[in-house]
Amino acid sequence: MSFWLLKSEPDVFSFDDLKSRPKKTEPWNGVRNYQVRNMMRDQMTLGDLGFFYHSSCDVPGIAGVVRVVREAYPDPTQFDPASEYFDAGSRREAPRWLMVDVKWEADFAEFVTLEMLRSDPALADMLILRRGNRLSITPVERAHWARICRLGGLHARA
DNA sequence: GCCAACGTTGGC
DNA sequence: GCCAACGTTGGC
Repeated sequence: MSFWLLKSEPDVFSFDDLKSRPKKTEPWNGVRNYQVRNMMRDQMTLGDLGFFYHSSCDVPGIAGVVRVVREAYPDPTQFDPASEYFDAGSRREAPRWLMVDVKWEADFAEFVTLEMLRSDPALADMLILRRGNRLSITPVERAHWARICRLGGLHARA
């Protein structure tokens, strides 16, 4: 059981978009970074929880919590020439890119802004706050998880 | 295998 | 729109 932070640009796909999906579930496609792929493949397991983070927007921050409901499997967009995520170098018999399915788990009572994260000394060493961090998925320590849940007005969950 | 050039991310 | 950071590419 691990904790994660997943970034998404809300203009492209927001936390509310996830909630409005059938079964409130969506494949996390489009990952095209080997480190992130490896984390999904090797470390993400069914039932893991993640923060849904809005990036590249007016107020970056965490909107709520999602759960991993399907472990890593091939991302079909890599084989679709019409997709912006198409990868001509990936072969069907050896897919290069993977995705997991995530499901809405809980709303925060209060949106936890990046500013709130930065101003909390207990969160100072979070990966997401490190300069130059560009990974779209990062692991979150249990203590950080609990702290952020409290900031969001959500009771800490195991 | 080195490394410069280039592309992307994402906060500001 | 700027720019720091860092991954990827490709020439050698």
